[in-house]
Amino acid sequence: MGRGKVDLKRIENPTSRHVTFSKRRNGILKKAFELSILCDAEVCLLVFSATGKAYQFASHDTDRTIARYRREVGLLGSNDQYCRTMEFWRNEIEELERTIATTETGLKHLCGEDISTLGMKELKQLERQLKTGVERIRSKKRRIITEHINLLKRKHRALQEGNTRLQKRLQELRDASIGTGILDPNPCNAFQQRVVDDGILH
Amino acid sequence: MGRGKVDLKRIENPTSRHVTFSKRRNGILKKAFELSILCDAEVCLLVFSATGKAYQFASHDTDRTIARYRREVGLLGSNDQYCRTMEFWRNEIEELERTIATTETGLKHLCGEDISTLGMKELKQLERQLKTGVERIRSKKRRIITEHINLLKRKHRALQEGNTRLQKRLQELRDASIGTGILDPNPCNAFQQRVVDDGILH
DNA sequence: AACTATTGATAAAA
DNA sequence: TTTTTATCAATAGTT
Repeated sequence: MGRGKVDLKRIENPTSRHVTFSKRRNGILKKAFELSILCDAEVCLLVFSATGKAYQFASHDTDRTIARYRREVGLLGSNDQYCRTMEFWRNEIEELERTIATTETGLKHLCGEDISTLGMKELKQLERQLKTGVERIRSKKRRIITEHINLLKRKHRALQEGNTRLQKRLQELRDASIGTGILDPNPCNAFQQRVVDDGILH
Repeated sequence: MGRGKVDLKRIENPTSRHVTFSKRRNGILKKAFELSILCDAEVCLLVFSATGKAYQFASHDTDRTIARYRREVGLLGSNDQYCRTMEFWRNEIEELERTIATTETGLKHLCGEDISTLGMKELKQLERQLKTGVERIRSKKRRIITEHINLLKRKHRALQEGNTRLQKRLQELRDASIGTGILDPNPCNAFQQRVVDDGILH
């Protein structure tokens, strides 16, 4: 239906996929409603979008229909609700554990561990990946150092200016009090700069 | 769709109702399937005919989808054993998910991704880790290459020995049949070595 | 179950 | 998202 046929596979264009989801979701919810009315059927439809948003239709009551499903369909094969729940959770956990295993293997490979089974091709790819990583990290380090140096330069400049101002002021005071003997004749050395190193480079 | 509009109310004619149920049930099951494929959605459809027969479609797993529905939609504040068991499993899963997040972060960092929040210290450590990894991988590569070269050398030596043996034998035959004119007077060039390259270095 | 005339759903565009 | 419009798909009534 529409301006052209569409083949049965995930729509890759995200906008188009969302629009289609919106329309077809409304469509199937309407169909579910019509089926329940026209044919006196008990219908429950649960839909989760790819982004996780939930939609539902239930002709009677969602929980009631689910319970009925469990009674009529769930009794085939395994004899215990508990067992199936257990199995469900075990599957979920196994899937997560598989993900962890995969990720950790990747991590170890990048650290040069457990690479005894790898072939030349994989090793080359790993090396390329590592080189990219090193380069990115060095680049980031350079940026941090540059920023730090610039900060120090600014501080340095500010201190220099302050120093100059103070010297000037001292000179003025000295000029104004020549012969009174109040001031030290050579006070310039009293001001020493100190650049604070906060340790970021170590 | 069809030869005429239909009112949205229970079809009174039983035959007609059953036929319509059969057609529309297939239709909506197809729609559910298409929605899940086209839009990458999680869909679960439960249908009970007026006579009690059950039909269902689930893009992923009926129990999984129902569980998800219960979590996201059915925010039941019930407090029974079921809930505590749920909570237990949920905790298990959350812990695994935390592990995955941590590991994946580490993996990304090693690839030089998502490092904008890292400080100098972490960056240095990362770089050291990467250098170690690169060194180990290079070492492994060297070992593979060395082994391969040794293999080739052994093959080479074996071929040379075979060649020598054959030449000696030929010479013997020639010596034994001088003047008969049976053998080519210069057969040495008939044996050429060929080292097979199995492509491991490419 | 198979056949079509019709209505319904929706893809593309706005 | 919603509307519009051109097309394709579903299906009501019939055989």
